[in-house]
Order: sequence, then structure tokens, then C-alpha cells
Amino acid sequence: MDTKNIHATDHSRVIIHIDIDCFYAQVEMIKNPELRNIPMGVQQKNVVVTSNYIARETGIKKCMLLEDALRICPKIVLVNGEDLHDYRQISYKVTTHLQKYSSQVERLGLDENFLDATSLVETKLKSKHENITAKGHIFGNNENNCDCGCQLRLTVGSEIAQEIRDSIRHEFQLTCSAGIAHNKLLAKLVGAKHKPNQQTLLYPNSTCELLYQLQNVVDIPGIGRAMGDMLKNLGVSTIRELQHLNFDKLKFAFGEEKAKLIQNLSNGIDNSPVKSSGKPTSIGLEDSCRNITAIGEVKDKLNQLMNRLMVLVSEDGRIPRTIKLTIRKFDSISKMSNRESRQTNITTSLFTVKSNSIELQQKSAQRLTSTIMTLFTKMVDVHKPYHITLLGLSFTKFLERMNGKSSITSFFRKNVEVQSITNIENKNDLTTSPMECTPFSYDLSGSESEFEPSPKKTKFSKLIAKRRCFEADDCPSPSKLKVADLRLSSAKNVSSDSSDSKNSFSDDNSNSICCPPNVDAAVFKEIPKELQQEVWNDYKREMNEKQEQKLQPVIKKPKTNTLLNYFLKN
DNA sequence: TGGGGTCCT
DNA sequence: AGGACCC
Repeated sequence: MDTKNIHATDHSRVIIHIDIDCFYAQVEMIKNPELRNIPMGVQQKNVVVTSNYIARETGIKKCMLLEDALRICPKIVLVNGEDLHDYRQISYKVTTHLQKYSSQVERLGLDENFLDATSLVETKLKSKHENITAKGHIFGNNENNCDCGCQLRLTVGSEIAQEIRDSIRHEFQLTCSAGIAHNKLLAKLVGAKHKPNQQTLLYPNSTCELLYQLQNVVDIPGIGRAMGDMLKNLGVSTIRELQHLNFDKLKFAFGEEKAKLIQNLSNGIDNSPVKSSGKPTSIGLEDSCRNITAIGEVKDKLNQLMNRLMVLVSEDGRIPRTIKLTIRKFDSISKMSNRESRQTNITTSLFTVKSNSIELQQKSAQRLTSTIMTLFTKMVDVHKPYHITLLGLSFTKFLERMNGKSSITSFFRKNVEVQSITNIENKNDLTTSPMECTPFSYDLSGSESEFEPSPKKTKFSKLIAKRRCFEADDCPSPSKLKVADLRLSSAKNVSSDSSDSKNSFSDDNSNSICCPPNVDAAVFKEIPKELQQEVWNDYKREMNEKQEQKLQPVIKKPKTNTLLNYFLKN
């Protein structure tokens, strides 16, 4: 067997793809049951983004223009779905629920989840060997069996999928569809075969049949418009054509990596793992608008967005450290999606952290607004006429708050019973090297073995835990908890241009990191290099501020919680 | 055509 | 910062 196809016969996993039926519409029908028996759609601006199945019977499709939808189905009742808040909340509840079945649950949008059920299946097979019957539809006519045992595993997978769908229905009154197969691609494709409130099982021997039912290469998830266009230029439009296209031609067009990826996909081969999603890495809002031409309108819209955004941040519970402003300029007819964005770091001290919420006091809100407007002027010359058709704000680089359930103490308690997704760290995140982690997610993230910290990190974690005891541990009043919500990365905050960590080291004439005189040298020695850097930067900044205050004794700067404070000797 | 997200370059 | 992809 040649190495290219070494995975073609690997059917060792059982993947379940769960797709909540017309998700937004279902949520709206839960909120208002009167919508259940009439054609209804969810509207965002001029688009009906989804609809219930009654409306679909009349010919309404996803993402249909309002005009067309009304023409096809004049009776359709439309609900505004521009604020995704409720959808988002229910979506995360469903994902959290799914995590009871497997630690590997990957979100895709708000309405889809992949679940790796392999170990669940193995467990089930050990205790049960009779009455194993496929649940739901089976795709294709299964003539030749595969002898690797996948048949049995996938069959058990279909039983599990049925259980999961039943439980989602009972817990949330939500119907969903599922696909069961040996990889993500196939699970997703086969799940689409029977749609509302059904499930479909694929045995590997029917893979080709499934693939050849697709009309075009862009029907394969992973091949989008850009690649589709390039493939068209290569004379490729069907799956079969992609399967048989000369690999060197494909390689020339896309590079070896991409070429192999998409040709594998065209053969139903997808080795990508189900990646645990954890918390979002960015939280943002957008508002498209007809015609914004005045600076006052811009500020107004941005303030509204910020108010809504703070609700989301507060619910999330982490402190963001960068903000990004996105705009779309009116551009008569050129390419769509011509967005521009600018981002900058922000001080965590902007946020007032209470036990139950995160807020922006007025002064902070004003400061934030002004930094956002600075970003705006980097993209728009406000002295000339302009025309903005979209404004968006989003937060990234979150700092974990180390209290409550996600605290380090609960980490050591090994309290691993199905945590809510909002408390789960990216423990499977292999893309982030330890040195790139923020200091306070450092000890919680990147632990490869389920929930056990690796030996190296334990030492550091214990140090942090000890220090925490000094400050707040025994009396977690809101004011004390605030001490734990540290203000970090002063150096990055000071420099207005976002710079790499490499660059931010050299913002002073002294590049070397020292232990500040007021910090316990033994502790300092044990913490990671980057953390040392932060502490040292805090110290330097404090010294600089003292200098400034000597020059301007009138100005009183509010005392901030710095990382340095955290490590100060008593 | 919306209002989100993720990862890679 | 933008571009690809996903819903």
C-alpha cells in the first residue's frame, strides 16, 4: 500500500456530527410557541437567514434575500435575529451537554458539533455484546463488509447518537440531525442526507457513493469559493475530476500541503481530529448599516456595540487584552467583504471586576472610546467625506480570572466531573506553546494528560497558589477577589503600536531582566521567563511613574493591580 | 446577503 | 492585518 493511502483504510474512530435543525428558528419558536405552526423566518437586515420547516416547504432557503422570501411566501412571519445573544447562550449549553458524552467536542458555528465517540463506543462494547442494532437511517447499500471492526463500532455509534439526540430533545426541546461515520468530513456529509430530526449512519464501504452524490467540489467542507474558482480554472468541477487530477498540477496551484488535503477530502479521507473547542478566542459584534458618514454616528454606533459587548464579556468572565475595530467602506461595486481592521492592546485595569460581572466605569469607557476612535482614524481620513457600511468591535487575548470554579485550587482538587464549557481550559490546545501563554493561563493550559498537570508546571502552579493564599484565599470577598484579577503586560500597554513579544522586550535601554528588589528572589527564579519579564516591566514602569510624579506632584494616578504587586514581599 | 467564529500566512 | 475557511 502506498503511503498516500495509508489512512484510507483507517476506520478506527467513531465520529458523530450533530446539527441542530434550523437553529435560530427553533430558538425563536421556543421563545414564542405561536410561531410553531406557521411559516416563520429569522431576519437579519435584508436577509432571511433561516426559517422553520413549514416555511421551507414553501421554498424558502437559507440566507435568502428578504424580497425573494416575501415573494415566495408572503405569509411568512419574520423575527429579527440580529442579536445572537440568546442563540449563543443556548448553543453553549448544548455543547456543554455534549461534553458529558465525550471530552472531545468541537463546535462549528452555533449549531453544529463534532463529537469523537470512539472511547465511548469501546466502553459500551465491553459491557454489551447483544442487541446491537443500527439506529436511524443507514446510507447506501452496504454490500462488502470491512473486517476491521468498524461496522460494529459505527453501529454502536448510531445508538449513542440516538441517545444524544433524545437527550438534547429532553433537555432543550431542540431537535437535531446527526451523521455517524469514521471521520468528520463523512459524518457531516452523511448527516445531511436525512434532515430534520433524523440521523444517518455511514459504513466506510459506501463512502464513494456518498461523495459522488455531491455536485461540485465546493460541496466538500474545506473547499471554499476561492479554491473552487481556482479548481474551475484547472478544469475541475466534480468530485471525480478532483480525485483524478494530476497531483503535480494540484501541487502547483495550491502547494503540497493544501493539495494533499483537498485531494484526500475528495476521496473521503479526513484525518483531522475532533478538537475540543473550549472557550471562544474572540468575542465580537458587528453591525452593518446603510450609510454612516458623520463622526457622531460612528461614536454612537460604537458605544452601542461596546455596551452590548460588555454584556458578553461579563458573561464570559475573562478579561480581554486587545480590542479590534473592523470597518467596511462603501465601495461602489468592487469585491465584497472588503473589510479593514486595526487592533491594539488595552489595559486590563480598564475593567472593573466584581464577583459576578465585569464592567466599564465611565472614565474607562471614555478611555476605551477614545482608543477605538484612534483606531478608526487610522483607517479613515475623517477630514474627507467617507461612507461606512459596517462597524465591528471584538475582544481577544483573554486573561483567565483565577477564582471560582476555574481557579487553580479547583484544578488541584481534580474536580473533573463535566465542567461547563465556560470553565474548561484549552487543555488540548497544542498550537500554543507554553511561552506564548499568558502567565495566568500558563499553569492551567497545555496539560496534555487529561487533567493532571505535568511535573514541570506543578511547581510553578504551587508557587502561584501559595502567593494567592497571602492575598485572597481565605476571604473571597469581591474586593479581595479583585486583587487576584491582575493587571498584566504593562509594557505592551504602554507602547501604542502592537508589537510582538520579541519587540516589547526592547522598549527600554536595559534589555536584561532582573529581580526587583522588593520581590522574593527565590520565587522570581522559579517563574517562567515571560512572567519574569512582566514583573520586571511592572517594576520599571512603577519606577518611571514615580519619576513622573516627582515632576508633577498634583496628578494622582490610581493604584493599579499589577503583576508586580502580586509578587511583592509582605 | 448577516452576524458571527477559527486558523493560517 | 488580511485571507482562507466554517456556520
